[in-house]
Amino acid sequence: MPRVGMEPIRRDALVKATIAEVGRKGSLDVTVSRIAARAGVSSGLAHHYFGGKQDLLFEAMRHIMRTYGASVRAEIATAETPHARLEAIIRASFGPDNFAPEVIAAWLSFYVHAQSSPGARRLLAIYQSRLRANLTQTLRPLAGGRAPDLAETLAALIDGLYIRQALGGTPDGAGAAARVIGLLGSLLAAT
Amino acid sequence: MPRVGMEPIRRDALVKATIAEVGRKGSLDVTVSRIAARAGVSSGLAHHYFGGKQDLLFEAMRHIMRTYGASVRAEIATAETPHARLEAIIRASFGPDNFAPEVIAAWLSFYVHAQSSPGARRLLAIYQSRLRANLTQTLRPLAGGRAPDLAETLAALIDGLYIRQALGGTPDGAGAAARVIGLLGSLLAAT
DNA sequence: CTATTTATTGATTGACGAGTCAATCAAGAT
DNA sequence: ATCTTGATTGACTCGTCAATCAATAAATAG
Repeated sequence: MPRVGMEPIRRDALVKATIAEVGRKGSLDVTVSRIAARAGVSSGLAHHYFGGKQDLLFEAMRHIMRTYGASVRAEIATAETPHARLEAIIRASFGPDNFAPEVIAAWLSFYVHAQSSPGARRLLAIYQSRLRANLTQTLRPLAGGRAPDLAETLAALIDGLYIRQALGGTPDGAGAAARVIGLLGSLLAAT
Repeated sequence: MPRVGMEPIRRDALVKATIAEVGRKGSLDVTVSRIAARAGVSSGLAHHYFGGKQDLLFEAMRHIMRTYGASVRAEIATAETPHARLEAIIRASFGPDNFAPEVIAAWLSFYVHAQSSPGARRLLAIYQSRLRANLTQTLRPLAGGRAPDLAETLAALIDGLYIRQALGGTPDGAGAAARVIGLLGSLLAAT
């Protein structure tokens, strides 16, 4: 029983179903039919709206990235000092929207996919640069010339905690954030 | 022209070809035929010696892990003090045998695969525990009760540098090792 | 009241790839 | 000389899936 104006609803449902399926399986090796079934539609419709599996996967990746970006912006908005701003970025990175098992597993799958897909690689690069710039800029008043180096270390630690969480059980976002913040303290204390 | 006693040679060639193919593609989505071709044999022979694709992939993963373990042991053997031992572990992690583009990409693919394959997960868990135990034990005389926590941070940073390198170009093992060692210094300096 | 557009399905096609198998060939063994 | 065992190939089978397509149905436009 076709209703007009379904496109945005279907697209959204399919993107979310893609993240869920990829996240549960921990691999991009999921069938369009399964994704469509989870979204409550037929496989044909998924192709109708997205063109092909690659496009659907790409949109799902974009959705994860956009959600992450939004989290960071939301947290940063409430921070006044540079130190608070750093903590905001870190807390956002491990907030419940991003640091959830399915999302982590999907993120990792897309990350690996970026090795062989130029589009995915570009998308990832954009968000990595943005994070680096954010961290560097905020670290500048606190660490001066060491800012770029510290930013790199923080970013690597965040990625490391993500990839480790992908194999672990229930995520401990607060613990992970505390670890990065603690490290930040040590790094700023050192000359 | 069949020669007797080929099994170990073929097995080794196939395992190495698997790592190369997986590493180049950045994905486990490689055909047995391609792997076999790279090893200079037919696909049938790969099945003959390994049973199936899964087994071949597993052996390739095991090979990467074993190589890593051997590197660590070799580096540690030359270290006298706890601090030197820590540096040895870190240097081994970023040594040329392990921190090479194909190996990094293959490692990451296997890491992701461990999310859905119990066997791969077990294998990875073994090496992760071993690294953690190694780091903790060596950190104990330097950091006391903070040792387990610091070990976790170091391990996460190492993984983070690996995953980041998977997308980067030419690996800079020395730079990565210096970063971890520098971090270690800051962490030990802080109370 | 037609015509067009949008939504939707599921059957079908075509490609690809893992795994199997029978056949072949060379080395030792008896 | 014959037998057995290990090495090796490539054709074939079978299942899976992405993508296509024709058919259908509702909504809306003319």
